[in-house]
Amino acid sequence: MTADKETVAKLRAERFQRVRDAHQMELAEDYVELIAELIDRTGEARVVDLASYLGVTNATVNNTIARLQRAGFVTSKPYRSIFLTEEGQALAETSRERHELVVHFLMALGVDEFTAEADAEGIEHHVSEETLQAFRKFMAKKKG
Amino acid sequence: MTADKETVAKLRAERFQRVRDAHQMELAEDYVELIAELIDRTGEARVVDLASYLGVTNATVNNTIARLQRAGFVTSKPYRSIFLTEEGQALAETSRERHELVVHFLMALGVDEFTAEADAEGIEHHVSEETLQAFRKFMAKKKG
DNA sequence: ACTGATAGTTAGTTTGTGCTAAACTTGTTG
DNA sequence: CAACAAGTTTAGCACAAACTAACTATCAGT
Ligand SMILES: [Mn+2]
Ligand SMILES: [Mn+2]
Ligand SMILES: [Mn+2]
Ligand SMILES: [Mn+2]
Repeated sequence: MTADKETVAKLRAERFQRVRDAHQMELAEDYVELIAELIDRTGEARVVDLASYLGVTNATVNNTIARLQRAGFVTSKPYRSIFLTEEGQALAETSRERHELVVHFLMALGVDEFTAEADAEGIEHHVSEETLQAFRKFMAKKKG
Repeated sequence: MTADKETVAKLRAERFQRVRDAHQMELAEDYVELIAELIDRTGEARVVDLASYLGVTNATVNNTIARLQRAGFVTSKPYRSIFLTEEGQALAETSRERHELVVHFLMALGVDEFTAEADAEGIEHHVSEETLQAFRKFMAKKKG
């Protein structure tokens, strides 16, 4: 009853495809999350600030913002600061929540805050809803 | 004593840079891990098999193998199957161990095997040694 | 030994993500 | 109000990772 080779391969291939898809969304998620944070904290999201927080050049931010605008997550007009669309705000909000959850989970496991923040920045894009639920359950049990 | 804006930005930027670096290594890790597995199970690693397990075309595998050869992880000769260098074998081994650890950890947390395997495929590339240690500790406590 | 099926390669394209350098706006301030 | 600094945009480059389509090599079975 062990599945044949083709079926095994197809299953594996779907996993890799899912990771590639997650990477497609990854930049969008980190950008909108950061844009929301900057607007919240300073009133506006500027290209220079995004660039310095992301560790890339202004030109790179510009390119990416253009793509995110095409994708419907942000709006921007020449020489003006950047805003989130409804869709962008929704994505920012769920990304922020998931980010925090991953950080808190890692810290509950005993990882120090600095490392938790660093690892979460990558991990957050690859956790399914089921795994997030397991994270929540662990933290609830710990506290309770 | 709250750090100034530039310092905060620099810290954040380093985190994002680390994620970008991890993504650079990601394909290499998944490829050598799979090549090692195929050699182990079937005696050789062929382009078609890699392609079907990864869910990409033969042409894509070919390109990537060329790049991995340039990077020193594999050797390949035209129309012959693919081999790992010493360095490639070492990377395959550490990648395999880390992959398994992440899967087992997620399952120990209560995530089902299917989801654990799927999530691990992405997560594995973003866990620091410290976080892996926390995973090990959790599993030891659970068992003990 | 041929030949057809299977496997591998090559060429050319697309998209994403980064870079530098140069040009251009905007807004402040002397 | 003119000059300057700060910020933004554009142009042009490079590389990785995917694709399709066309070509070439290998190897088993007749
Ligand atoms: Mn995040
Ligand atoms: Mn992130
Ligand atoms: Mn990733
Ligand atoms: Mn992986």
